[in-house]
Amino acid sequence: MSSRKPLPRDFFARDADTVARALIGTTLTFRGVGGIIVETESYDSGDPASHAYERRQTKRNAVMFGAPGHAYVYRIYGMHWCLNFVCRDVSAVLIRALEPRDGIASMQARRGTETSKLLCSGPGRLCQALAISDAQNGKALAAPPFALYRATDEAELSVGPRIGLTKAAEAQRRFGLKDSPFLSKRFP
DNA sequence: CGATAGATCGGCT
DNA sequence: GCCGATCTATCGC
Repeated sequence: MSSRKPLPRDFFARDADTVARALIGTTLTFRGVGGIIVETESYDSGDPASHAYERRQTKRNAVMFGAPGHAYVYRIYGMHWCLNFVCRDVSAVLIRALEPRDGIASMQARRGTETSKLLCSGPGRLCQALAISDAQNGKALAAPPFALYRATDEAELSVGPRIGLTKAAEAQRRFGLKDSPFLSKRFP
């Protein structure tokens, strides 16, 4: 779409909470397939739930210690991928759900369903729909095959506890586009 | 609906 | 060895 505008250069050079909020309503595509980000979660080095808690560096989380604006992709539960955007100071934002917009037929083929709600509503689902895997770990978000575009309107946000955590389960660091039918779960 | 079990394996202690 | 930033199928109300 010609009206789509790229994100500002330093969009990701901020703390993860700020970026996680700002991402709601932006458009993400990978090889032209994607949609509007409707759900995110933030993780930083002071957070027991973060892979980089207390800045403890391992082989897996190395990308989080690099420059903001890159993809951090890891495998979870032995079978799914999760896509994160690296932010400043060893933090990251987990992309949890999209509203499908571009390349829907590709998503349907990869996910094995035509039900739009089941294409990108959940971090594992959206990685499968966009064909994102560890091959993308460490890749720049500002360059193809990734593309990110500004939100067209100010998004109304829902805020709540993150999903699926045992550590820091109370922290209010999950953000969603209010009342979107494409959230992975409802907000309490 | 909500709750629960099972799949499946790399990373870390 | 244990466990996880998940998903699906299946059970029960």
